[in-house]
Amino acid sequence: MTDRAGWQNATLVTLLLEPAHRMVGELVERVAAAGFPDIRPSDSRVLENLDPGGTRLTELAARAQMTHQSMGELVSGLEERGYATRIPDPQDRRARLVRLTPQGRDLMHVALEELAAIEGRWLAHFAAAGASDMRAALAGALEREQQSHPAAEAADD
Amino acid sequence: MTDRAGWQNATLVTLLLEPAHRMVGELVERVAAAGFPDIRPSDSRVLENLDPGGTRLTELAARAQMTHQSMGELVSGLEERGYATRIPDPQDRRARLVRLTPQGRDLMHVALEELAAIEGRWLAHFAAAGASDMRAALAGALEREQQSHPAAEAADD
DNA sequence: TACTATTATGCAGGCTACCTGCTGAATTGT
DNA sequence: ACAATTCAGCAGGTAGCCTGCATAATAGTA
Repeated sequence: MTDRAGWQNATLVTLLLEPAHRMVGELVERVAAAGFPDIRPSDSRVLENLDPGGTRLTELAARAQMTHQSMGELVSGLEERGYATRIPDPQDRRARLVRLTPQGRDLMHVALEELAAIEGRWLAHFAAAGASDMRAALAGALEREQQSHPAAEAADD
Repeated sequence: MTDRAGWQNATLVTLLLEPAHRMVGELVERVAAAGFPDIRPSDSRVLENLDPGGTRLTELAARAQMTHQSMGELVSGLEERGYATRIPDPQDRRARLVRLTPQGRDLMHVALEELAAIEGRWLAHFAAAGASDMRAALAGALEREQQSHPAAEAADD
């Protein structure tokens, strides 16, 4: 119907976004099927930056490259659904540590397994299409970009 | 600050999204600097699917994989800012054709040039990092995925 | 003991980019 | 001529971000 020959004439941006969206969509589906139907794509912004012992909100926000306010909302969401808690930080009474609950750890276990399966399938697709190590290609390109283009981004250091 | 070694340990999804977001951000910046400060990322959802002679809303929506209502909003936005118009479709009085105005064509000219420059730089990064033809790798992987995973998506057969 | 600057968090409100549900007009097929 | 379909648009809602402002704890200085 779309009359376009395929993905050949799409922009590079679209070609990058499309696999990402499909992977996220499938992960959410699989995690829901495994007993966690209330998990949303944005939850990964928290989960993938959490340290085992707990992490401060501002640190989570910095890692995810977002404001602490937005990260606070995401954490509150996970908290309401029983996947995370905020405990006082013994090192600094201003701060709190965001930690997984037992239910949150169960979720992480399932999510990491499903993600590995999905990533594995796509990595094979990429390899078959000429990119033998897509992860290295993407990570390498990002590093080259940061060196050649000190541009934009966080003015944190 | 983020204490992570780099992009090595990020998920494949993040590695795909990060270059895409940077490319989009830079394109919007460059287009703004070239005299079009009111262009937003979502405008590309319309522009990249417009045929030279004009295109129907439902066709635009199908190509962009969104609802016609949402596409209608995007087109209205471009219309208000003077980049597009809706003219009656001579073939079908129910329909209208979305077309670029002269200002819209100026925008497209600039945007395509800037996009080519940005994509070129990234394609070089990817090649240097081991993916000699990233576009082919991404397009090929998407095709393989569609064959192996008839899954989800449009029921348009 | 203040006093100041900094850091950590949270609340209020706003914006973009999508969505579903519904209505109405024009077209097509019988 | 009439039902089913297609095209477009309006109303209202949601997710995921944002900025601005307020509050509490800490660290440094005097």
